[in-house]
Amino acid sequence: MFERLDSRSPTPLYAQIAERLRAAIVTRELSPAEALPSVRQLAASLRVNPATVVQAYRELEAEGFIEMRQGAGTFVREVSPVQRSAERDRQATELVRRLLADAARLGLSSRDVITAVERELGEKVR
Amino acid sequence: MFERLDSRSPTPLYAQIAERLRAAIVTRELSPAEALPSVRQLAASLRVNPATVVQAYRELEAEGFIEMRQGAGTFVREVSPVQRSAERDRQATELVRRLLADAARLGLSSRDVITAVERELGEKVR
DNA sequence: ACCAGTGTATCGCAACTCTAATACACCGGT
DNA sequence: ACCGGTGTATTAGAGTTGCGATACACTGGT
Repeated sequence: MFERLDSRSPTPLYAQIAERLRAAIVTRELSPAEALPSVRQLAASLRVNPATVVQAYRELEAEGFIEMRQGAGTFVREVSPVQRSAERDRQATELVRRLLADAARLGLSSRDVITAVERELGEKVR
Repeated sequence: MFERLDSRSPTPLYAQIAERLRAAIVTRELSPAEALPSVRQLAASLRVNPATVVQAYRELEAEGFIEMRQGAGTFVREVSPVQRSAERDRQATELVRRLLADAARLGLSSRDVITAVERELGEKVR
Protein backbone atom coordinates (compact mmCIF):
# COMPACT_ATOMS: atom_id res chain seq x y z
CA MET A 1 0.00 0.00 0.00
CA PHE A 2 2.83 2.42 0.65
CA GLU A 3 5.31 2.90 -2.12
CA ARG A 4 8.33 5.07 -1.62
CA LEU A 5 7.99 8.80 -1.23
CA ASP A 6 9.67 11.41 -3.36
CA SER A 7 11.80 13.43 -0.98
CA ARG A 8 12.82 15.78 -3.76
CA SER A 9 9.28 16.72 -4.67
CA PRO A 10 8.14 20.26 -3.93
CA THR A 11 5.12 18.80 -2.15
CA PRO A 12 6.22 18.05 1.40
CA LEU A 13 6.56 14.48 2.61
CA TYR A 14 3.76 14.87 5.13
CA ALA A 15 1.44 16.09 2.36
CA GLN A 16 2.30 13.13 0.15
CA ILE A 17 1.52 10.77 3.00
CA ALA A 18 -1.75 12.51 3.83
CA GLU A 19 -2.77 12.46 0.20
CA ARG A 20 -2.34 8.71 -0.11
CA LEU A 21 -4.17 7.93 3.08
CA ARG A 22 -6.99 10.28 2.19
CA ALA A 23 -7.44 8.55 -1.13
CA ALA A 24 -7.41 5.15 0.56
CA ILE A 25 -10.08 6.24 3.00
CA VAL A 26 -12.29 7.81 0.39
CA THR A 27 -12.18 4.69 -1.75
CA ARG A 28 -12.93 2.54 1.30
CA GLU A 29 -9.66 0.75 0.82
CA LEU A 30 -9.36 1.58 4.49
CA SER A 31 -12.65 0.87 6.26
CA PRO A 32 -14.23 2.92 9.04
CA ALA A 33 -12.94 2.07 12.52
CA GLU A 34 -9.95 0.33 11.00
CA ALA A 35 -6.64 1.06 12.68
CA LEU A 36 -4.00 2.88 10.69
CA PRO A 37 -0.37 1.89 11.04
CA SER A 38 1.18 3.40 14.14
CA VAL A 39 3.20 6.56 13.74
CA ARG A 40 6.44 4.66 14.27
CA GLN A 41 5.49 1.74 12.04
CA LEU A 42 4.55 3.90 9.11
CA ALA A 43 7.57 6.13 9.65
CA ALA A 44 9.89 3.12 9.58
CA SER A 45 8.13 1.68 6.56
CA LEU A 46 8.50 4.93 4.64
CA ARG A 47 11.97 5.62 6.05
CA VAL A 48 10.83 8.91 7.37
CA ASN A 49 10.73 10.59 10.75
CA PRO A 50 7.80 9.79 13.05
CA ALA A 51 7.10 13.50 13.43
CA THR A 52 6.49 13.71 9.71
CA VAL A 53 3.87 10.99 9.88
CA VAL A 54 2.29 12.76 12.83
CA GLN A 55 1.97 15.90 10.76
CA ALA A 56 0.20 13.95 8.04
CA TYR A 57 -2.13 12.37 10.57
CA ARG A 58 -2.93 15.75 12.12
CA GLU A 59 -3.93 17.10 8.75
CA LEU A 60 -6.25 14.18 8.15
CA GLU A 61 -7.68 14.54 11.64
CA ALA A 62 -8.39 18.23 11.04
CA GLU A 63 -10.22 17.23 7.88
CA GLY A 64 -12.27 14.74 9.85
CA PHE A 65 -10.98 11.61 8.15
CA ILE A 66 -9.28 9.98 11.11
CA GLU A 67 -9.11 10.11 14.87
CA MET A 68 -5.94 9.91 16.95
CA ARG A 69 -6.26 8.43 20.44
CA GLN A 70 -3.24 8.84 22.63
CA GLY A 71 -1.88 5.55 23.86
CA ALA A 72 -4.30 3.59 21.71
CA GLY A 73 -3.70 4.35 18.07
CA THR A 74 -5.12 6.11 15.05
CA PHE A 75 -8.39 5.05 13.45
CA VAL A 76 -10.43 5.73 10.36
CA ARG A 77 -13.39 7.79 11.39
CA GLU A 78 -16.94 6.60 11.04
CA VAL A 79 -18.96 9.39 9.54
CA SER A 80 -22.56 9.55 8.45
CA PRO A 81 -23.16 10.24 4.77
CA VAL A 82 -24.71 13.54 5.77
CA GLN A 83 -21.69 14.68 7.75
CA ARG A 84 -19.41 13.49 5.00
CA SER A 85 -21.35 15.37 2.38
CA ALA A 86 -21.35 18.51 4.47
CA GLU A 87 -17.62 18.28 4.95
CA ARG A 88 -17.01 17.84 1.24
CA ASP A 89 -19.19 20.84 0.64
CA ARG A 90 -17.24 22.93 3.09
CA GLN A 91 -13.92 21.96 1.54
CA ALA A 92 -15.11 22.53 -2.00
CA THR A 93 -16.45 25.94 -1.05
CA GLU A 94 -13.18 26.90 0.56
CA LEU A 95 -11.25 25.94 -2.55
CA VAL A 96 -13.63 27.81 -4.83
CA ARG A 97 -13.47 30.94 -2.69
CA ARG A 98 -9.72 30.85 -2.97
CA LEU A 99 -9.99 30.43 -6.71
CA LEU A 100 -12.29 33.41 -7.03
CA ALA A 101 -10.09 35.55 -4.83
CA ASP A 102 -7.05 34.71 -6.95
CA ALA A 103 -9.00 35.39 -10.12
CA ALA A 104 -10.06 38.78 -8.81
CA ARG A 105 -6.45 39.64 -7.99
CA LEU A 106 -5.55 38.88 -11.59
CA GLY A 107 -8.39 40.98 -12.89
CA LEU A 108 -10.36 38.04 -14.25
CA SER A 109 -14.14 38.07 -14.43
CA SER A 110 -16.53 35.35 -13.26
CA ARG A 111 -17.19 34.72 -16.93
CA ASP A 112 -13.51 33.94 -17.51
CA VAL A 113 -13.55 31.53 -14.60
CA ILE A 114 -16.73 29.77 -15.61
CA THR A 115 -15.51 29.34 -19.15
CA ALA A 116 -12.29 27.78 -17.91
CA VAL A 117 -14.16 25.48 -15.54
CA GLU A 118 -16.43 24.32 -18.33
CA ARG A 119 -13.53 23.69 -20.65
CA GLU A 120 -11.48 21.80 -18.07
CA LEU A 121 -14.35 19.66 -16.92
CA GLY A 122 -15.81 19.17 -20.36
CA GLU A 123 -19.05 19.93 -18.67
CA LYS A 124 -21.13 23.02 -19.07
CA VAL A 125 -22.23 25.13 -16.14
CA ARG A 126 -25.91 25.92 -16.35
CA MET B 1 -2.77 56.07 -6.21
CA PHE B 2 -0.48 54.24 -3.82
CA GLU B 3 -1.60 54.00 -0.27
CA ARG B 4 0.61 52.44 2.32
CA LEU B 5 1.41 48.78 2.24
CA ASP B 6 0.76 46.31 5.01
CA SER B 7 4.15 44.90 5.92
CA ARG B 8 2.59 42.54 8.43
CA SER B 9 0.29 40.90 5.91
CA PRO B 10 1.00 37.31 4.94
CA THR B 11 0.86 38.40 1.31
CA PRO B 12 4.33 39.65 0.42
CA LEU B 13 4.95 43.32 -0.25
CA TYR B 14 5.89 42.69 -3.88
CA ALA B 15 2.61 40.83 -4.38
CA GLN B 16 0.62 43.68 -2.89
CA ILE B 17 2.33 46.11 -5.23
CA ALA B 18 1.79 43.91 -8.26
CA GLU B 19 -1.84 43.46 -7.35
CA ARG B 20 -2.53 47.18 -7.25
CA LEU B 21 -0.77 47.90 -10.48
CA ARG B 22 -2.48 45.02 -12.22
CA ALA B 23 -5.86 46.35 -11.14
CA ALA B 24 -4.94 49.84 -12.34
CA ILE B 25 -3.90 48.51 -15.71
CA VAL B 26 -6.96 46.34 -16.17
CA THR B 27 -9.27 49.24 -15.35
CA ARG B 28 -7.34 51.49 -17.76
CA GLU B 29 -6.49 53.78 -14.88
CA LEU B 30 -3.04 53.32 -16.34
CA SER B 31 -3.19 53.59 -20.13
CA PRO B 32 -1.22 51.56 -22.64
CA ALA B 33 2.27 52.94 -23.34
CA GLU B 34 2.09 55.02 -20.20
CA ALA B 35 5.24 55.05 -18.09
CA LEU B 36 5.05 53.55 -14.66
CA PRO B 37 6.91 55.20 -11.80
CA SER B 38 10.57 54.30 -11.83
CA VAL B 39 11.72 51.55 -9.54
CA ARG B 40 13.36 54.04 -7.22
CA GLN B 41 10.50 56.51 -7.24
CA LEU B 42 7.90 53.94 -6.36
CA ALA B 43 10.18 52.35 -3.79
CA ALA B 44 10.70 55.71 -2.07
CA SER B 45 7.01 56.51 -2.25
CA LEU B 46 6.07 53.21 -0.65
CA ARG B 47 9.06 53.28 1.73
CA VAL B 48 10.23 49.97 0.44
CA ASN B 49 13.38 48.64 -1.13
CA PRO B 50 13.85 49.12 -4.89
CA ALA B 51 14.45 45.38 -5.25
CA THR B 52 10.97 44.74 -3.92
CA VAL B 53 9.44 46.96 -6.57
CA VAL B 54 11.53 45.20 -9.17
CA GLN B 55 10.12 41.88 -8.06
CA ALA B 56 6.59 43.22 -8.47
CA TYR B 57 7.41 44.58 -11.92
CA ARG B 58 8.94 41.29 -12.98
CA GLU B 59 5.78 39.47 -12.02
CA LEU B 60 3.67 41.85 -14.07
CA GLU B 61 6.07 41.55 -16.95
CA ALA B 62 5.81 37.75 -16.86
CA GLU B 63 2.05 38.13 -16.99
CA GLY B 64 2.37 40.38 -20.00
CA PHE B 65 1.00 43.53 -18.43
CA ILE B 66 4.09 45.70 -18.60
CA GLU B 67 7.45 45.95 -20.30
CA MET B 68 10.73 46.90 -18.62
CA ARG B 69 13.33 48.59 -20.78
CA GLN B 70 16.75 48.96 -19.23
CA GLY B 71 17.87 52.57 -19.02
CA ALA B 72 14.54 53.80 -20.28
CA GLY B 73 11.81 52.85 -17.86
CA THR B 74 8.83 50.60 -17.40
CA PHE B 75 5.72 50.90 -19.54
CA VAL B 76 2.20 49.60 -19.71
CA ARG B 77 2.01 47.15 -22.54
CA GLU B 78 -0.17 47.68 -25.54
CA VAL B 79 -2.02 44.48 -26.24
CA SER B 80 -4.64 43.62 -28.82
CA PRO B 81 -8.01 42.50 -27.48
CA VAL B 82 -7.31 39.09 -28.93
CA GLN B 83 -4.00 38.72 -27.13
CA ARG B 84 -5.55 40.05 -23.99
CA SER B 85 -8.41 37.60 -24.16
CA ALA B 86 -6.04 34.73 -24.81
CA GLU B 87 -3.96 35.72 -21.82
CA ARG B 88 -7.00 35.90 -19.54
CA ASP B 89 -7.96 32.49 -20.79
CA ARG B 90 -4.55 31.09 -20.05
CA GLN B 91 -4.55 32.50 -16.53
CA ALA B 92 -8.08 31.33 -15.78
CA THR B 93 -7.23 27.85 -17.00
CA GLU B 94 -4.15 27.75 -14.84
CA LEU B 95 -6.14 28.69 -11.77
CA VAL B 96 -8.86 26.17 -12.51
CA ARG B 97 -6.33 23.40 -13.07
CA ARG B 98 -4.87 24.15 -9.67
CA LEU B 99 -8.33 24.11 -8.15
CA LEU B 100 -9.09 20.71 -9.65
CA ALA B 101 -5.74 19.30 -8.59
CA ASP B 102 -6.33 20.46 -5.02
CA ALA B 103 -9.84 19.06 -5.09
CA ALA B 104 -8.54 15.71 -6.27
CA ARG B 105 -5.99 15.66 -3.47
CA LEU B 106 -8.82 16.15 -1.01
CA GLY B 107 -10.85 13.39 -2.58
CA LEU B 108 -13.51 15.73 -3.96
CA SER B 109 -15.40 14.93 -7.14
CA SER B 110 -16.01 17.26 -10.09
CA ARG B 111 -19.62 17.32 -8.97
CA ASP B 112 -18.59 18.73 -5.59
CA VAL B 113 -16.56 21.41 -7.28
CA ILE B 114 -19.24 22.37 -9.77
CA THR B 115 -21.81 22.64 -7.03
CA ALA B 116 -19.57 24.93 -5.03
CA VAL B 117 -18.81 27.09 -8.06
CA GLU B 118 -22.49 27.47 -8.83
CA ARG B 119 -23.31 28.38 -5.27
CA GLU B 120 -20.51 30.92 -4.96
CA LEU B 121 -21.19 32.56 -8.28
CA GLY B 122 -24.95 32.25 -8.15
CA GLU B 123 -24.64 31.15 -11.72
CA LYS B 124 -25.21 27.71 -13.13
CA VAL B 125 -22.66 25.77 -15.11
CA ARG B 126 -24.09 24.38 -18.31
C1' DA C 1 30.19 62.60 -25.15
C1' DC C 2 28.40 63.27 -21.12
C1' DC C 3 25.65 62.12 -17.14
C1' DA C 4 21.44 61.94 -14.63
C1' DG C 5 18.01 58.66 -14.54
C1' DT C 6 16.65 54.16 -15.62
C1' DG C 7 16.66 48.89 -15.01
C1' DT C 8 20.00 44.68 -13.48
C1' DA C 9 22.77 41.63 -10.67
C1' DT C 10 24.72 39.90 -6.50
C1' DC C 11 25.05 39.30 -1.82
C1' DG C 12 23.37 39.02 3.07
C1' DC C 13 20.20 38.70 6.72
C1' DA C 14 15.68 37.53 8.97
C1' DA C 15 11.62 34.83 9.02
C1' DC C 16 9.31 30.83 7.87
C1' DT C 17 8.63 25.84 6.62
C1' DC C 18 9.83 21.14 6.52
C1' DT C 19 12.03 17.40 8.63
C1' DA C 20 14.35 15.15 12.20
C1' DA C 21 15.79 14.07 17.04
C1' DT C 22 14.71 13.36 21.68
C1' DA C 23 12.14 13.07 25.71
C1' DC C 24 7.48 12.83 27.69
C1' DA C 25 2.50 11.10 28.67
C1' DC C 26 -1.06 7.96 28.01
C1' DC C 27 -3.64 3.31 27.16
C1' DG C 28 -4.56 -1.52 27.66
C1' DG C 29 -3.45 -6.43 27.75
C1' DT C 30 -1.22 -9.30 30.97
C1' DA D 1 0.76 -2.78 38.55
C1' DC D 2 3.49 -3.33 34.99
C1' DC D 3 5.35 -2.22 30.57
C1' DG D 4 5.40 -2.43 25.62
C1' DG D 5 3.16 0.10 22.31
C1' DT D 6 0.77 4.23 21.29
C1' DG D 7 0.29 9.43 20.49
C1' DT D 8 2.37 14.29 22.23
C1' DA D 9 5.52 18.09 22.96
C1' DT D 10 9.69 20.58 22.46
C1' DT D 11 13.83 21.71 20.31
C1' DA D 12 17.13 21.92 16.50
C1' DG D 13 18.92 22.14 11.92
C1' DA D 14 18.59 22.55 6.79
C1' DG D 15 16.38 24.80 3.05
C1' DT D 16 13.46 28.40 1.04
C1' DT D 17 11.58 32.95 0.61
C1' DG D 18 10.97 37.91 1.35
C1' DC D 19 13.33 42.04 1.71
C1' DG D 20 17.07 45.17 1.83
C1' DA D 21 21.83 47.04 0.57
C1' DT D 22 25.17 47.97 -2.74
C1' DA D 23 27.41 48.12 -6.95
C1' DC D 24 26.88 47.57 -11.99
C1' DA D 25 25.08 48.48 -16.93
C1' DC D 26 22.26 50.64 -20.12
C1' DT D 27 19.49 54.72 -22.39
C1' DG D 28 18.47 59.21 -24.05
C1' DG D 29 18.27 64.21 -23.74
C1' DT D 30 21.58 67.79 -23.77
